[in-house]
Amino acid sequence: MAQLEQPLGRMLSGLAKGYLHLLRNKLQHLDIDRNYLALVLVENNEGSITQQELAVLLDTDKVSIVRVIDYLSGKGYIQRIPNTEDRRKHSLVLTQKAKLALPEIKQSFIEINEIALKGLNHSQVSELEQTIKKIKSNIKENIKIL
Amino acid sequence: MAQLEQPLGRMLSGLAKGYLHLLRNKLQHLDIDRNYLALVLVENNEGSITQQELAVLLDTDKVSIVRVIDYLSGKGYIQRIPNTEDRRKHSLVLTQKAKLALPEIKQSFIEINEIALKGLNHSQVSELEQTIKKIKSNIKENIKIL
DNA sequence: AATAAATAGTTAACATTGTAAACCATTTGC
DNA sequence: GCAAATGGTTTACAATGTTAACTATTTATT
Repeated sequence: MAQLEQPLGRMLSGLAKGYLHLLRNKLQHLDIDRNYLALVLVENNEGSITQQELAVLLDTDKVSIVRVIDYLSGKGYIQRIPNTEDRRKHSLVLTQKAKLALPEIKQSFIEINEIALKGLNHSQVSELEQTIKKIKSNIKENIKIL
Repeated sequence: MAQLEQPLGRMLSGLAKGYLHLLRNKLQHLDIDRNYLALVLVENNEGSITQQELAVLLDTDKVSIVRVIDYLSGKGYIQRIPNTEDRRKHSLVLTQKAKLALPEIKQSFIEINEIALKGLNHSQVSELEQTIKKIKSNIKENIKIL
């Protein structure tokens, strides 16, 4: 088994931190500085997504989602609409403001990826993706075991 | 430029989170649940490292280090020794308790790496390492520019 | 139909983490 | 000798993760 020079966890969290830093910077003219991905996910499921479903997509819990939606609706990007079929649920819908901002948000995702992956060829990127998937499943497997 | 299926930042932070989860779990019988790497770094520079130097190694700031050392010394793993040459500085030294725990901590680092990288061959791991380095430098470069 | 159990969402509490500003003591540069 | 820089500490605040308790509603059970 090969050894890494630096602790893997630290390398990864450092990368993730830098990535978010760039993203925030690119979108700093918006009046939100987080939860961009939540907006994209709501868009992908417009009208039919609930907070619970969003929690699953974001791999978090419903309590955190309440904060996310409080933030995004406080900023005027999302509205909670009572679901008539199941009155426990809220359907999340984008405001006009969010719809206007979303193309740029998605474009920024693409651009940050391009920046981060600059100088890597196609096979290196797909290799990276495969490796990350493998590591993720290795970790998940082990967390399950304990 | 190749596209990733999922946002890179989220993939990376998810991995880092899982990694730390495993590490904590493996070392849960210790009475500390974080800052393991700080201990290892102090050991590597035993007697000669200051808080400021540790901050650089951990890529953080001196305020955070105060908290780290407060925690580790509160748990009896580290002592602050006034530096006689420069009386602003504190030299960080490991207690006996830390010295006894460190072999296991370092071994856990290795084991978690093995778990995370299981099923990957040597060239895949070194490829991953190269790719991560490249991404890190790409991001750093861009943060500098802004 | 009545009741128990599960689900969706909210609220509150608490610890951790990141960040910035102000401050003290000491050392360095001019 | 004095200004500026450095090492460390304290305080404050916002963001995040986690847990427990709670309301309202729906589903399952008897």
